[in-house]
Amino acid sequence: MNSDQLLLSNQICHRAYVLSNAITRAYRPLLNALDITYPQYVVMMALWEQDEIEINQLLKKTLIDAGAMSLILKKLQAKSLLSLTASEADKRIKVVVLTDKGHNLKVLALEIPAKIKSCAPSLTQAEINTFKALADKLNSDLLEMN
Amino acid sequence: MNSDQLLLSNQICHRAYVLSNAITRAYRPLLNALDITYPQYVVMMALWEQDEIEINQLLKKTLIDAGAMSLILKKLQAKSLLSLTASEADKRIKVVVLTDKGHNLKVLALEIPAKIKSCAPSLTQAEINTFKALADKLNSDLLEMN
DNA sequence: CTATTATAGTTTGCATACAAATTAAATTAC
DNA sequence: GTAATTTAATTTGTATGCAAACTATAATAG
Repeated sequence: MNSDQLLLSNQICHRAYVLSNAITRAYRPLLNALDITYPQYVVMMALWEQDEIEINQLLKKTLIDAGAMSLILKKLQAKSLLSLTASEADKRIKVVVLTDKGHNLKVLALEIPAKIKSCAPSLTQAEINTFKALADKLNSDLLEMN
Repeated sequence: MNSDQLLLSNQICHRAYVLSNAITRAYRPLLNALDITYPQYVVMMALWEQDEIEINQLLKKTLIDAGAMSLILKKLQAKSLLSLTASEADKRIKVVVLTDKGHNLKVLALEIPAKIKSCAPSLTQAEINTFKALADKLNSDLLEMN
């Protein structure tokens, strides 16, 4: 076994770890203006895409942990961005619905993607697409492990 | 402003977020055998690469947050994997030194990279290299923001 | 030489990430 | 039709990630 494989510079994992933290850090000042955190923003993006969705579906869409999601939804509800209502047909199920305030927040959010893109000036659009495709491939491999 | 840019499927950030979590999840069962967490593993890899290093340097190498590093080092010390000694020349500086146990743990760790690689069977070596290069480019862009 | 500033680490408070235990409701088994 | 199982979501405990405040020591200024 080659010891080189334990070098930090050879690790995909460390790159992904650093990248994920760096991205969250880049979003923070922009999201502060909306008074939400990055995971909360992920939930809001999912809801702007599809409103009146079951928590269950929201979990699949965002791949956020269920325990974390409970707290995140509680906080977004406390900020009056969404409401939670139990389904009549199946009382175990809760449906998430955006409030007007939650809908309107999207207007502010629309400014964000362009600002974020400017944080990575040295990547071409083709490189960004390649990166997305490879990340998807990796994610789909890793998802199948479970 | 195009609303499509807020779609989760168009976000690099969400991919990186999901990927980082998925990778940490993939490592967890392997690292449980070593009785360390993923960030603790990053610190150990850095130390296997260069022992007797100042905390300061360890921070630059791993890009772990200083506050988090304090706790991580405390835990690794509690597990007798390393020791911390104040520098004589400058009492502010602390030097991290692996114990024998810390050194020996590397033998078990050497098994990990191959096992992790098998978690991503659908990526070719070329694709892995491309991914690393693009992640580095992104990280270096994001690093310059601060 | 004393006051100011800078540096190295630690501590604190908040927000996840996640496994495991728990609660409540619905479904299946027999 | 009741027990056992499954499903949906919450709660709990541990380990970060991070900003901000804080402590201790060192270097600089005047």
